[in-house]
This record gives sequence, C-alpha cells and structure tokens, in this order.
Amino acid sequence: MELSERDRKVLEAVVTDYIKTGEPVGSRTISKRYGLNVSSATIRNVMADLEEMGLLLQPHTSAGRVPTEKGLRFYLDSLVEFKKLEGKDKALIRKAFQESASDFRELLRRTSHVLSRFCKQAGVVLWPKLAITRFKHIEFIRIRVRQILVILISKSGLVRHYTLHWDEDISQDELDKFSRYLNELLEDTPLGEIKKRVLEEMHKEKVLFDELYSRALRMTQKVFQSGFENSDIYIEGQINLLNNPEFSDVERLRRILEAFEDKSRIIRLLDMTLNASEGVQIILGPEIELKELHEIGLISSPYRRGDTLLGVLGVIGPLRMDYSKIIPVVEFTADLLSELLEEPVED
Amino acid sequence: MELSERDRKVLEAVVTDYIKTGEPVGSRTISKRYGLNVSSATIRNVMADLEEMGLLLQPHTSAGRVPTEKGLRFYLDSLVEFKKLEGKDKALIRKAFQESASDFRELLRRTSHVLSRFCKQAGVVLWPKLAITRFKHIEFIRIRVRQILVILISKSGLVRHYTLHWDEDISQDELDKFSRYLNELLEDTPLGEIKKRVLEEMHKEKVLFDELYSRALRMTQKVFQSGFENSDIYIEGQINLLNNPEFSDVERLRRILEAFEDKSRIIRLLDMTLNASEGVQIILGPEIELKELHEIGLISSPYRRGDTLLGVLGVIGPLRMDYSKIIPVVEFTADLLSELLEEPVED
DNA sequence: CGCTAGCACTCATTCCAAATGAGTGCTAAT
DNA sequence: ATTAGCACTCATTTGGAATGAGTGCTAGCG
Repeated sequence: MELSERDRKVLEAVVTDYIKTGEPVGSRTISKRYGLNVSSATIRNVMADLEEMGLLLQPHTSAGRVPTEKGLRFYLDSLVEFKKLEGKDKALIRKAFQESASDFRELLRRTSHVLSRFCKQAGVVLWPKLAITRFKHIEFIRIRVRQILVILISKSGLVRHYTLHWDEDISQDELDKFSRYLNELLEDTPLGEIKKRVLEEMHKEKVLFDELYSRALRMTQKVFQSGFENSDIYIEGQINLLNNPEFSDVERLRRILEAFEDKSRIIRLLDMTLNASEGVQIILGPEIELKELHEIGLISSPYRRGDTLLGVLGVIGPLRMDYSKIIPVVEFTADLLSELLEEPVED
Repeated sequence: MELSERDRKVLEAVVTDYIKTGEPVGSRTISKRYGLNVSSATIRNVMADLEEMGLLLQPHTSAGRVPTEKGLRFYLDSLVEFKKLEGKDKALIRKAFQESASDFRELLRRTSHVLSRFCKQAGVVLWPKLAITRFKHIEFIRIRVRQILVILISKSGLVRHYTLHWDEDISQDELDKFSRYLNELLEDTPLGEIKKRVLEEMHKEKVLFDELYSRALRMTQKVFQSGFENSDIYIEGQINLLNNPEFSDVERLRRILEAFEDKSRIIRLLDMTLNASEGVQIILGPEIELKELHEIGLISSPYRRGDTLLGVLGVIGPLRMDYSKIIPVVEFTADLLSELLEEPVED
C-alpha cells in the first residue's frame, strides 16, 4: 500500500473532518477547506482510490466518505498531528490535582475525573496490581466466631481487606501473635512472591513443629489464594458519552453501558495495554474480540512509580473522537501522575 | 376531597393501566377492561371530576388521562394493592444472597444487585453511618515521612482508612504505642461519641503531662474531624433505567444519570428516609426540592441489625413503575438483609 | 336522576408523494 | 494529469391528507 503525498493529505482531511462533524465528508468540502489546491473532481478520484484500498467507505451511493477502521488506524499510526497542550491547559490539569489530598485512592479517583473532564469522554484508571507492590503490614481482627477480618497494607499505602471464614475459632490474642510473626517474616516481600515465600517457610523446621506458626502460615496461604487477587478500576464521566451523537441512539448506548457495568471486561482490556508497551497506546474496538466494545476506542498510557509500572490510565470514547487533543492529554496526565507518585527522596 | 367507591376504582384503574403501558388511558379501555360495568361515557364523567380534583390530567385535548403526582400519591397512600411475593420469588432472592460470602461489603453490593435485578430498575444501598457502630480497632501505619495511614475498624467489621498528614514525623514504634493506648481506651465506644470521649480524656491529669498520650489523642481528634465522616452508597443496574420508555429520550436520561454521578445528592435523599420512619417509604421526585431528581421515584426501606437502624436500601426508577410489585420486594429484601446481619447469638 | 348511545369535534400520529440537495461517477475538453 | 460539466442516486425534508384514539355534550331511557 503506497500512498502518495496527496493521498495522505486527502485521507487526513477526511478523517479530520469526520472527527469534527461526525458526518460523511464530500469532495467539495475537502477541496475548499483543506487547501489542497485541486478541484473536487480530482479529490473524488483520489477518494475512489482510497476506497479501493479499504481506507474509506461510502455509507451509500451519493453520500460522502467515512474512514474505515483501517483508515483510522492508518491515520493514527502515521498521520495524526498532535495539538500541543497549551501551558494554560497544563496548569489547569495540575491545579485539578492539587485540590486533592495525596491519599492514594483519592489521587486515582481524581485522575479519572480529570481525564473525563478534559477529554469530554469517560476517564478510566486501573489500580495497581497488588502483586507488584511490597508487603508492609498485615492485621487480623476477630469479628465474630470463626470470622476474621484480614487487612493488608502495601508499602505504598494501598489497603485491602477481606473477611475470612476459618473452620475453628481463634482468639484475638492468638491472632495478634499471627500478625506479629508475619509482619516480621514478610517485611518488604513483593506481594507477588508471598505465596512462594510462605511455602518455603512452611518447610522450615522451627515451623513444622510449632502449631502457632504453621497455623498462621496456613491462614496466610488461604488469604492470598482467594482474597486479594482482583484489580479494580475507576471509571468516571460516563455521561460525557451521551454528548457524542453516535451514542444518542439508546440501543447503542445500552450496549456500551452494559460493557461498563461489568467492570471485569474493561479491566481485561486495560490489562492488555499494561503489558504491551511503553507510552500512549490506542486500541480500536473492532480490533479486539470483545464484541460489546465494538464501537469504542481506548487511548491509554501506563503510569509508574520510579521504574515499576503500576497501572494504566486512559480515556474511553467512541471511535470518532478528537485523538489529536486527547492523546497529548493522556500522555501528560500519565506523566503528571507518575511524578506525583514519585517517592520523596527523604524517605 | 371525598371520593365515592366508584371514583376510587376509576382512579385505581387509570393508575394501574398507566403504569403498565405508559400511555394516557382512555375511557373505553377502562370500561372494557376493569370490570366496572358502566359505559365509557360514565367513566368520562368520572374522569372529568377526578381531573377537576387535580388527580388526573390530560396531556392535550382528545388524549386519555394520566395520573398527576397528586393522583399517584393518593393511589400509593390508599389504593395500591400489593402483589404478594410468591414463594418462588422469595426463594430466588434468598438464593441470590447465598452465593455471596458474608463479607459485609460484598453483602451490600449484592443487595443492590438483587434489587436492581428483581425490580428491573436501579438498586441502591446506603452504607451504615460509621457513627452508629462501635469502635473495635484503630491502627496507624507510617507510609512515609509525615504521612500516616489510619485504619479504623468497627465492631461489625466495617473498615475505613484514610491518609493523614501530620506536621512532624513519628516513628512506627511510637505509632504502635498510640494504637495500643487508643485501642484500650476506646474499646466498644460508639463511634459517634469518640470526639467527646477524646476530649474528656484530654483533660485527665495523667494525659496532660504525658507527651505520648496527648499526641495520640490530638491525632485521633484530627482523624475524626476530617477523615471518616462521609457515607457511601452502592448503585447498581442503572442500565435498567434505559428500558423505561420515559428515559429513551437522551436529554432526560442525561439529567437522571447526572444526578447519579454525584452520589452525594442521592445520599442526602436516602438519609432523609433513614430518619423519617419505619417500613417502606416512597418518595416521588416532584415532592422534594432536588430538581435533578424531578422525574424519578424512590422506594426505600431501612435495614437493621437487631434494634439499631443501620442504613437504607431501595429502588430508584421513573415515577411510573410497578409499585405493587416493587414495594413487596423492597420490604422483603430489607427484612432478609436484616436477618442476615443479625448477630449470631453465640458471639 | 343517574346512565348511556350517539355524534361532532380535536389533535397527535401516520402516511405518502413530491421537492430538495448533497454528493457521486463519468466524459470530454484543456 | 486535471477539471468543468452533467446526469444520476438516494437520504432527508416537507406538507397536506388520512387515520384514529379520545373527548365533551346532548338527548333519550329506565
């Protein structure tokens, strides 16, 4: 597929105009408004070529052209020109963050909020996987007979808790001993390695013959098997999607919102982009197999603390959205969040 | 306002039919389908009377009648006949609960889910106010310089946490002393009374001259001032609202969803019903001053543990919803949840 | 006097055919 | 290679007629 300079210009014009208006765009519009200095007839010929290549498509004879998914992808990969984020906007985003206390949760929620507000679409943030953070503290609280509240705190201040049902009753005193033992044993262990670490420990002599230790370890094992696996996300600004004319059809809208209702699907989607690569990524609905998400696009970027990737943030909207503006916003926000999460040196 | 038996029957018929179809209902429909054994002309006369009283209303000449808010209220207060919940349905609801582990959060989330599924509207559950539960445990974890993670656990197993910024750095050792002291001091105190309790303690002699104690208390004071106030809710099944033809208009839908986006408004609404009275309550949008909620109705009931009201659960939908079915479901679910929360005697 | 059959009237909705206009593909001329 | 010109397509708009659900009113009946 070789495109001449002019072909590319026309494709870009079509995509740009389509993104702006949402309507099929005709040859006359392009020749008049996009400064190619050729007549509409010429544009028509070019457009016919592009259609043959599968980059454009006519909803019906005698309508203008609309980019296909392939056309969009081409545009994104090699044509899109980012609008530079103005200092003013940067300042605004910065300011939106300053309002929030630096509680971790609050920070992430804020992030999804900022994204949704600045991009006028749904903003989404994937929580860090517990597995990548390090152990700080564990606490067992006896809530009632055979029911134990387990609280796990990671070094970075993430808190998870979970109610454990145990088949014999254990006194709070004994549970306190559990915590003391485990807090020492597991100090600073990456949470992903806890299971391994516990297994190792279980085979040590001092544990094999000590009822308390081995109980504590068995409990830990159970906790990490079931309780703390799942990630979570924040989605905010779903209403913004209503502004997109493509979703003013209730049936379509329902399909989208249904996909959002079951967060696990979005989580899987974001997970994909987490492991994939650096920097801003764009996923177009039709490119993936999840058919509920057929009509949406995702612009995402990982955020990090220091060298470790923590999670992903991004913007979800219709396929037709203002990529040239949103991409820089997502990129900037990811950088900013990473910066805010940076461990203060003094620690 | 005196209504004859026949008037009431007609009103009931109009409301019932309107709830079923969503269309203005005409005199002929009523005379044929609701067994009043009078002709449509008679019904017309009655309807004209009801309209004069402000219970019905004609969207335009030559349309059928629609109940006004006043009419709806009258229907709810004295006409509605509940469909008894079939044993089958009860069993289904019970079963839906059994799938969930008895983690408190999980239970409440489940509840909102069940409500939304069985009523085909949005289900909502208001978390217990912390203030009404009792103190179980507090823990301070030093996350980094001058940043302390505070974790509060109530007797019933609710967990709240919150990052505190303190103006001097405190070692983990000292923080541990704080917790030990406070855990003993505050054992079983109702959380609503903590501030008072702390103030009292601050004036005791042993505290006045002990730097550690007084610091711990000051910290507690700050924590309870800012951190743990706000309630939370679960809302699920918002998509169900899309099924209601009255919300297929995108503009209306947006107004509703906007109200949901900012949860605090719904919280206030639910709060109102918490303190108001016993049993199932119904709030019609137009009756309250929150104008974003003008077009919705709320059917709610408090849930409890033993004798203390914990929170509220309910169903949010359009004004036109199937009250005769939803009311029993809400009632039953509230009872069931209360039952599930009942403290086991052995504890 | 309450009820009802009948009729004229209203008005939102549906239907349909004609008009509109945006946009195309093709051809012939430059 | 480009473009002006033209015939053609087809979704959308427009407006007037037909439809039909429902009403209010009147006159007659038991």
